[in-house]
Amino acid sequence: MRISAFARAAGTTVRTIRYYEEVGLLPPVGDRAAGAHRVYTEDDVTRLREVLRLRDLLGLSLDELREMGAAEGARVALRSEFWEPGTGARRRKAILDEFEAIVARQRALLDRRRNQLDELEAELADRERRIAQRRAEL
Amino acid sequence: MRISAFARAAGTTVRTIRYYEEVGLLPPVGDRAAGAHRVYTEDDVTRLREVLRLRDLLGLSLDELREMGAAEGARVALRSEFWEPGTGARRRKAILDEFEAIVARQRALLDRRRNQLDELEAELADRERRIAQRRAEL
DNA sequence: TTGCTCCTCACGTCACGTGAGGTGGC
DNA sequence: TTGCTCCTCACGTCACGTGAGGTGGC
Repeated sequence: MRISAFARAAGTTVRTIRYYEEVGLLPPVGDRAAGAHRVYTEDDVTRLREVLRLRDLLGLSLDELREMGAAEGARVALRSEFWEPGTGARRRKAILDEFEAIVARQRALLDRRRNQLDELEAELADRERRIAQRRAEL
Repeated sequence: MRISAFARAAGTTVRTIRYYEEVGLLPPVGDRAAGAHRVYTEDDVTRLREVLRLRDLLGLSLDELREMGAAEGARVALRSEFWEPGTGARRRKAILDEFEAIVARQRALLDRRRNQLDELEAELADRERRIAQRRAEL
């Protein structure tokens, strides 16, 4: 699929995709002749949606997303290294540890976010209650 | 309290406060001589924290926050109009309707956000499960 | 061949960050 | 009087938006 279909499928803009590639958050589309069209797969959609979700829901900057290992280059590289026949059990375990640490950090941020949402919800409920009370007083 | 204490109390920066005043999201501090210090109250802290929370948790732009009626000038003006003795019951009801509509919009955004967090959590749980499985296979 | 989509600059914008240089209050 | 905090420009930055002008594939 080409870039505009890719952007629509992932729920973002063409410009954002080119920008993410420029700053290294998305890997450059493999061996593309200068000026040639970028081509993407369904897997790319899944991965980009994931990155966008972390950005929007956890409020992470692009730098933080890169540190998080959300950078697709790094993730894909680790994943394929894991599956290479030459990779020993010790190295495989280290890779799993790294993935697990990333998931744990994301979960910690998510839990904080959820608590903040709970607080906001409590306040909205409180406001609704006060409005209803004023209304009853009229 | 002065601006740096205000910024600390509200959980933001001095620059952000001055910027919000500049773009009209915070009301200019009343009758301040050119170059004089800005002075804030505890109530200002409460209101600014609220604005920051909507910005961070719901991902609203400053324009959207203004439209939301989160702009402190508009909110405070409506609230004091409500309590003025000269305000009739019909007008009071209209003000309550407006506040209620704002709360309803915020709740709708909050619910969407919570659903998205649930989706993200499900995916994190799934990833943890897959990592545990790979680990067991080693 | 003709649209349509893509490409690369490159400048604009939003929401601030970060000094530069100067003034005000305990 | 001396620090410390505040003030106002004003330029920098991050994460894109938005054309300008040109090329590529069905």
